[in-house]
Amino acid sequence: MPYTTKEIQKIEEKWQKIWDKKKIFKVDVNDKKPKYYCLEMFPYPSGKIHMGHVRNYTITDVIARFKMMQGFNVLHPMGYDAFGQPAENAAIKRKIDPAEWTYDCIDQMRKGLKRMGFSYDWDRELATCDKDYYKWNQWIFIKMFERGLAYKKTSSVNWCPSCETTLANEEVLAGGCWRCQTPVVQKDLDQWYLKITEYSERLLEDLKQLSFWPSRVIAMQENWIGKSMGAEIYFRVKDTDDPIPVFTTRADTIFGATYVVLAPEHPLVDKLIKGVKHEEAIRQFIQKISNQSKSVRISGEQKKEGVFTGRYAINPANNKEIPIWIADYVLMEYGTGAIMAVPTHDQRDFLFAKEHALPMEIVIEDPQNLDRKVSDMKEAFEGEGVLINSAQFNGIKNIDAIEKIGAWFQENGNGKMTVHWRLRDWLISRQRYWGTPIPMIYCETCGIVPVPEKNLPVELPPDIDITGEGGSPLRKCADFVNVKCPSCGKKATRETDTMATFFDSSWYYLRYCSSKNKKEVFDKKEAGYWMPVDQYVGGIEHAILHLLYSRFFTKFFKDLGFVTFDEPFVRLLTQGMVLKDGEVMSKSRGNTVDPDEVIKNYGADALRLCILFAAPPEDQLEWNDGAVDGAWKFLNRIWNLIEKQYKVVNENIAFQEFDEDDKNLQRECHSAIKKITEDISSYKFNTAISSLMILINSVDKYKFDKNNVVKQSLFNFTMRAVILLLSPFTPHICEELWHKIGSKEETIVKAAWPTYNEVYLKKDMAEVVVQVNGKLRGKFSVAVDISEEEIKKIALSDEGIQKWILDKPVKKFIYLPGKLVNIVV
RNA sequence: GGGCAAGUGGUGGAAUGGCAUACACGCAGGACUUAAAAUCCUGUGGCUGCAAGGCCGUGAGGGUUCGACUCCCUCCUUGCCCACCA
Repeated sequence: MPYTTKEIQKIEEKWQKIWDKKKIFKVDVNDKKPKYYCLEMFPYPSGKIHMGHVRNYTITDVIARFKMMQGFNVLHPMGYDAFGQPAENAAIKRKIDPAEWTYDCIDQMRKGLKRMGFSYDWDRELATCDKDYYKWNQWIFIKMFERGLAYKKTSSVNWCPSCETTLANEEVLAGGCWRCQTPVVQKDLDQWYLKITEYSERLLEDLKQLSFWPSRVIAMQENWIGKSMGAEIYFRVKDTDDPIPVFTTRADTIFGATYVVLAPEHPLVDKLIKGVKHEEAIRQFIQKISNQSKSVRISGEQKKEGVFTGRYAINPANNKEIPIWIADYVLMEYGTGAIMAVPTHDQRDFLFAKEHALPMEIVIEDPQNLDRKVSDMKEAFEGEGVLINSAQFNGIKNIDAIEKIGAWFQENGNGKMTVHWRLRDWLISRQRYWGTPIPMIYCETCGIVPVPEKNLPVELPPDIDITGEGGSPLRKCADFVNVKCPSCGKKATRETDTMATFFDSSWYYLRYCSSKNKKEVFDKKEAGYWMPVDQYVGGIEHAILHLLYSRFFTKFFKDLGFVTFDEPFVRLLTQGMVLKDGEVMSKSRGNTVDPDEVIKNYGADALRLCILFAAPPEDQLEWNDGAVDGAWKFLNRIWNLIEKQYKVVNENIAFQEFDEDDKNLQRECHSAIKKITEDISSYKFNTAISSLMILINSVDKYKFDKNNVVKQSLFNFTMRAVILLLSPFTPHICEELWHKIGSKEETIVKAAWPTYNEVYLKKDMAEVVVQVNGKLRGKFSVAVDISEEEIKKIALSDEGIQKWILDKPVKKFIYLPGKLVNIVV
């Protein structure tokens, strides 16, 4: 029976059915085995699986199967991140129910995943749009509400007046709505937030525990959390004495602060400008800025604009009067919404001061340019130096002055040392239908009342008319909106916004531990056994949001007493993207390759092998059709070797009867076992596969003799190892061959991973490379345990080497046993 | 502007500071075949040479070392992330 396209389909589908029917990958808590939780980021079900999924899930599957064969109790679950906008868009466009559309997509997706032969425990499958799942979203939300971690606040957000909805910054394109191009405005809205900032310190500190995460993900999270140590200094408004706290990381430059700038939204602005000469013009300026969308304002491209308020502040360092300005480059969301401007030592302030002819004073001496004058400056001096024009702090190094001046202010009450975070609270309200309803009720007498636990879930009403015209679709559904207040029984209304879908995906890995649990968010005991996740695999695009939110949720569950650990994911592997013709494969670019087509022609095994062999998992992968062909050829060679040469024999291999050729093959087999085990453990799948290819090349060259029992059994031994070693990569063909050669286990996954014997790795002879002055000049085959003296004699007397040494004296002789000689002359 | 990666044959990519280019793709030649496909074998960094061989060669330049793709410094290029962040 040849390994043809038709046969491949038959074999692969046969084993997929058997694995499914016998529930080979179903696992339960088992204290007798070490556990291993292997997880991939669950997909958004938008239709068929694509190459990105194939790559992500193949990597994870290799790890899972490898660990299974090594005797671990492996949890490897799959589910769907099923709420979200695409379902709603499909509903608008095609007039179908988002639920129907989503469950259709899930069916397609499941089919695709099963056709790849992934080792999932399908009994744990979940979809976040199942009410059994989102019920617990609501439960978690209420727990957070009870602890003050979920709260409502009015804040300025991007708003599309035509669609009547809030937009994320990413949804604003060139100042307009991504859907209708209407200019986006800022609007104050009352929205639900999660107080992730309460966990800033822990989220930052615990990054230190994540020594098996890629350093760049750690760096991105650090940046995002953005802890900055500095000082808050109180400037005061002249005459009224109103304080203007400013945040600065450069307290050392305080004596050079020659003006103060407030954000246009700063609460003090209104009071300050009341009655000043140009009040109307200033108000117009503020109006103009506030009409700009955040993304335009933050772009940093445009020129910095500002106006003078006509008022002055007192610099607490030297009691000088300095003007107060309003400018668009100061943001209310960061720091205190006000800055002290030091144009001589901050480039942004410098440009602004030049533009508006504001005063400057040099307070740090540039060691390269001691007598610099303000009039000579072409740009701010941001380097290190010694303080000048700074009263009692003159002569101190500026880096030391940061702390000293901060302490001085702390003492005299003009400021304090403080920490600022870049991390903002998380806005989770969405004016959408296809998401988890926020389980809150508004009552005129009782205020905001959470839905009692016994009434959860608050179900999404079906048959809602989704028009896409904006606003929460749920608010048009009277049956949904009107309720009795759970507290006083009077008429009340429900919250009609739904949760951002990142909420759903922040804890699904905990739910997998007991995904069918009806009583609790998850079973503490089962989560205690399986968690934390030992290996998480997914795209780098989730480096910040999803991973940060999941870490936040885990810490919250720890505080609730549900888990005992701080971090959910011990190891993280971020797989690279799949490219075609140098660009990321994507539907919008139209450069996708359909995995189904490849499977149809070559099978899932060849696809898996080719994608693993083409590049290390973290690197980008350039898709190449020819590579699948190569993978298939390799599998075919193995198939043919077994078909033609494998024959069961009873005799055990007797080492004494081995000739040199046998010993070589045995050594190569054991060294391949060693190398492949090490490579898979460190996720170097491409080199693991190349080692298998090298071993097969050796088997091809091996002087096989079907009438020689010793050679037959050595061949058998080697091929058994090959099948086992290859099985995590290409499980179907290996399962088939494993049974073809008469193995007893019901599945190869239950066979033990092969081990090597150190004894067989040893060589008698070694090839030693000889260099003269670091250049390769010869090679010798010598006994491995040859002494330095002996090799020196051999090397120096060799003619080929001699001609490079001649009569020059040997200055140094370096010998790496069994490897290399370097003669320095 | 800040941070993090990465730069090696025609291509994807290998190399605990020790033989640069493993393995594979592609290409060329050969065997088998009436022929083709498939399969198998051989060759395949550049320059030079009939050959043996020699010289050069891992983005550029410097340094450390007996020895550098690998470590250090400077620069260039590309990719990703963050950013009017005070």
